[in-house]
Amino acid sequence: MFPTYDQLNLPEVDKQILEFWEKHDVFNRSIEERDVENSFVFYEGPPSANGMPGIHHVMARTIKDIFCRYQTLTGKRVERKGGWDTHGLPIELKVESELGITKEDIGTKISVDDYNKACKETVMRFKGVWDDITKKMGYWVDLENPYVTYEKEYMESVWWLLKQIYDKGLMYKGYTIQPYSPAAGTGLSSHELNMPGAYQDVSDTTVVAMFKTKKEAASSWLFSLPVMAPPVEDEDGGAAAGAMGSQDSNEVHIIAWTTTPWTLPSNTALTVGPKIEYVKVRTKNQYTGEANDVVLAKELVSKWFGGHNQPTIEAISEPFPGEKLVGISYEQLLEGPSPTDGDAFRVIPGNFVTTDAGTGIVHTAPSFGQDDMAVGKANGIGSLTLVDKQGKFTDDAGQFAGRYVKDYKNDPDYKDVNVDIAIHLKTVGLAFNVAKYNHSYPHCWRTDKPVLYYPLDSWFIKASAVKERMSALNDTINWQPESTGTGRFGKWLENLNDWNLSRSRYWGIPLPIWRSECGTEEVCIGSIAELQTAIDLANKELGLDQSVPKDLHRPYIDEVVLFQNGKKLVRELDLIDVWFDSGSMPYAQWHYPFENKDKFDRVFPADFIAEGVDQTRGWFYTLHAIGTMVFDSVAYKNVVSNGLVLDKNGKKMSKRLGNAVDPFETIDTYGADATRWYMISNANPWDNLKFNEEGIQEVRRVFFGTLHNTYSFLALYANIDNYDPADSANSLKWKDYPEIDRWILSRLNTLTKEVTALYEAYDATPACRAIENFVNAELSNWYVRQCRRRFWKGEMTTDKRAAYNTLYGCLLQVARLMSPVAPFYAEQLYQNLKGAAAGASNVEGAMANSVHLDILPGVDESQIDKDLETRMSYAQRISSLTLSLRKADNLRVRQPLQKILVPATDADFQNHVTAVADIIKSETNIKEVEFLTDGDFLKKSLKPNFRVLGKKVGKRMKDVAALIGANADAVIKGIESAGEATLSLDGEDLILTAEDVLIATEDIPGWKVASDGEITVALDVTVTPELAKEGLARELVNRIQNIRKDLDFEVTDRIRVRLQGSSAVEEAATAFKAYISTEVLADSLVLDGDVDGEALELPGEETATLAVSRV
RNA sequence: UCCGACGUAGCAUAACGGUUAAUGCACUCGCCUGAUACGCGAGCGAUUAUUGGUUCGAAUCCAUUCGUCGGGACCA
Repeated sequence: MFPTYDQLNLPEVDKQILEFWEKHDVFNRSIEERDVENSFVFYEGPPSANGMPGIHHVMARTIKDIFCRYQTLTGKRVERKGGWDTHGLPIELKVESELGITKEDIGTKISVDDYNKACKETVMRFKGVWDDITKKMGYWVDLENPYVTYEKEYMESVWWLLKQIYDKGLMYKGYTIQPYSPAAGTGLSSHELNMPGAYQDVSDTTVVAMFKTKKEAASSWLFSLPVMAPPVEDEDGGAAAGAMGSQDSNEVHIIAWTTTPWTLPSNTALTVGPKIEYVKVRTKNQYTGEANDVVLAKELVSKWFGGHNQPTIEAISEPFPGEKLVGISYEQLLEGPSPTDGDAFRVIPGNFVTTDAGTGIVHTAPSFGQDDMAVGKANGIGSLTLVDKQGKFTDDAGQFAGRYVKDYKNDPDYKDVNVDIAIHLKTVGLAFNVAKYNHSYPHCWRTDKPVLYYPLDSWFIKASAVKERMSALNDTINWQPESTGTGRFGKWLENLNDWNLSRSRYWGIPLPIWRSECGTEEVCIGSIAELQTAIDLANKELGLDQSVPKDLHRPYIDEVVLFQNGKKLVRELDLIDVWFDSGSMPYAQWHYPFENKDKFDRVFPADFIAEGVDQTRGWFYTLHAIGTMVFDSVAYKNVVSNGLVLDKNGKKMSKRLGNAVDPFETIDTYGADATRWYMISNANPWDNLKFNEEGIQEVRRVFFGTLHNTYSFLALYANIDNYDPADSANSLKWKDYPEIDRWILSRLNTLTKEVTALYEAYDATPACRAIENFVNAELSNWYVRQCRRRFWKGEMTTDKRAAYNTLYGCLLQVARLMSPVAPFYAEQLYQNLKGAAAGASNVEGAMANSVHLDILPGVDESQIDKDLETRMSYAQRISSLTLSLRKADNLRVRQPLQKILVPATDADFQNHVTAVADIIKSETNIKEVEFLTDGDFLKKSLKPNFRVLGKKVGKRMKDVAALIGANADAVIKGIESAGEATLSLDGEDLILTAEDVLIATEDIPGWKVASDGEITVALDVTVTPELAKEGLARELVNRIQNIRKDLDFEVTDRIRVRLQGSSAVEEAATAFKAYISTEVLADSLVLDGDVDGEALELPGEETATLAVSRV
């Protein structure tokens, strides 16, 4: 028996199938039953379980699931180890907020040990919820044995990888400028800086400081550079040059703007744009009134001079390029030390300089800016770091020593040192301008104090040294979409910077590097065994009693002291960037190389990975970088990066806006399959998805509803007929299948071919759409509709068996094809179909079948018949045209009509249509299809085929089109009689063949016609009395069927009918008694002058009263 | 500010540089139903975001501006 259902309930299907999968261990079997040697390798990017899963996770995981299930369906073994990302900043922050502590408290109010314990507990807090959504959405991944990045084995593999990189000379320790929060005592990641609210509008004291140039060989030209009075606009609006009044400068000051005056004591250079034009301006200092010659960018002169409360220009020089200033030395602005690590106090070039703000000259303090650092280094400039990590000036900072550069302590008596610096500069005549300035500046999101950029020691991976290799390997990766690989990822690789690996934090994998205090001795540990050996040596040399800590996290590992070449080594306190953790998963998930060495060859690299596009510079990169550096290999061969899931208005989902979609609610309401199908079929995964519940409803109704009804149709009649797909009586020869069966089977095989190719290409969206189209338009709406009668008429004939076999086979294959995307419903459908076969009547046996254990049968090319597909499309189009003609004349379909006329311009077309004429006749309720072959009788139209002809004639296309239009009749005649026509264009012969033009019949004189492209149909609208009678008979059938339905009769019930009606009705009933009786399963149909039944109105003002009863 | 993606009817999506920009949903009218929460026919609805260019021909290629989103940089 085929199970039947009242209505489709997808959430209920989910429940039943989940239970089934669990009971029969289907997931494991789908892996274990496949050959190890035939593996498809998938890597699961580890989510962090410290937050709730969102609908976007359902999206990302659906993509992963689809291709893994598809590969399983083709017979591959697809192991899917789950994983958890457990380290990192978000976890630290969560712990800190829950414990009510800050980073500063770690080690004082709370021990590092306890802190890490809290992190470990927090990180898996939502594991249960994650496991739940994973299960409910039907994502198959091994949750029993996941890799966890905080586990010792995982950490050991990470150490090993790092050591490989270290041994290749790809690691170094360096100094970089990083965002740093003195108030919190920690460096900040860019992630923290980008948190909402991090950038705040503040009003800062800004200073334009004057740097006094030294008069020497390099600068003498500047002192003697002539200035002249500024142009004065004359009455005509033109400019008149002022009189020459130049005299050499006594002093020249280069002026530079800063919003952070506290960096001025640490100034070591001034940066100019080499191509930017600068001028020397003679003016008076507005604070001291002294004569003053200053240098700034020409474009910015008007910004600082001539306005309200601004100095006036007394004279100005011709512009000169910035590169002339390069090399000029100046006096240190504020007294203090000179740098020991390079030159200082001279003008250097930098391409980052703009004339958007300030003076076009950048005050450069390499310790406090990334650009400053870079440009300083490039020009041999040293640095001064006159601010300590608490955010106060060091003892070297002269009169400002000991003062906080910002109010980090919430000191009620805090006096802004920036203001004092400004006042001081005014006093000594080195301030050109002091003003308040509103701008947005990053703040530490937790302490709400301004961040400062500070030089911090870091460990780097020299990724830039292998960027060519990374690019080359990247070229072999199949990116979906391609543009992410070549563009976002590829371009980024080309301009790759070194990877800043270290993080000054507590909860993460410690850097396995130990160093002597002087930095001359250094060791990188690559395994626990190595650590053991090193510890043994240190114990011996230093007389200690250390052992390898049970937990490799801080603080235990920090206590380990090593020994090398007579020196004591202590661990570098930093942790490894958590991105390195996740990039290590191909190896660390198997504890490679300490275990699973054999297995590793089989599971590296991955055939397929998928994540959100935001992982491009995250996981996609770290996998690629480690794979390249350690194994000189890609880590993955195919990668799908999906876009964002937005709300239905295209806004980002966020808890704050309340527009976040709860994945549990969605799946509970609509079922996992409708949700998955919607997300994949609606838009390509890499385009952003505007998530709209109405879309899911549509999918549920239109696709799943139709499919379910198609199945129910089969089930209804198959159960009546006891159809058994496994019965040998049903095994038929190909010749037993009629045209329509062959057609749908041809389409089915074509579909299989298309869908398979699309899945192979990691392109699921068109695959879904193709399946949808097949189910809706072809299987349900055409095949089943055409074949209804075959299922319910009479007893089991060969034709009926063929219909059952065909529909059954289509549904079974659809179940397989859709199973990667809609694993639940596909499973139910498959089991219902398989379970109905004899021999599967034992329920356990039937249920043990699973579509996910099946192997997709290959395409049967012999069943693909393109010619047949063409024929059927003619049938559909002609039917559609005929129905449209009926509509125009208000001739309802139940009214039979005599014939349609179809002009046939060639024999091929006529043969094609003849083959499907029966289908057209039954679909449109007409009796004959007649062909018109008399060419002269038809009116034809001619259009050039632009695509073909355009290639041939190129730019003369327009003329050719006009020419063809003017000679339409001749061309048609020529092509129809001789196969070609010759036109003359500019004295040249132009030969047109049949493919160069499109000929269509447009009209049949004297008939009402409709046309669609090259097909034209005319309908004979004459209703003869005989036809009218038949029409009435069909009306009666329709009414009686409705009554049967209203009375809830079974479709097999026999009935008796008594009828009373107008004379036309009674005549029709008499004439078509046999027909009516067969149609409605009536044992008797009698005319009765006194019927007590339902009174009905029929078309043409006819009436009838009907009484129907069961036999 | 830089880099990238995207912008087609009320909504969601199509359209190897080629004829009148297609399909589904929604809406209106009609029809069909012995499977259907289906379907069929007709209608409604688009300056293909903008401006310019290349081309015989542009939704498609190039450039521009605007908008949405993402990634990065910077705020001296």
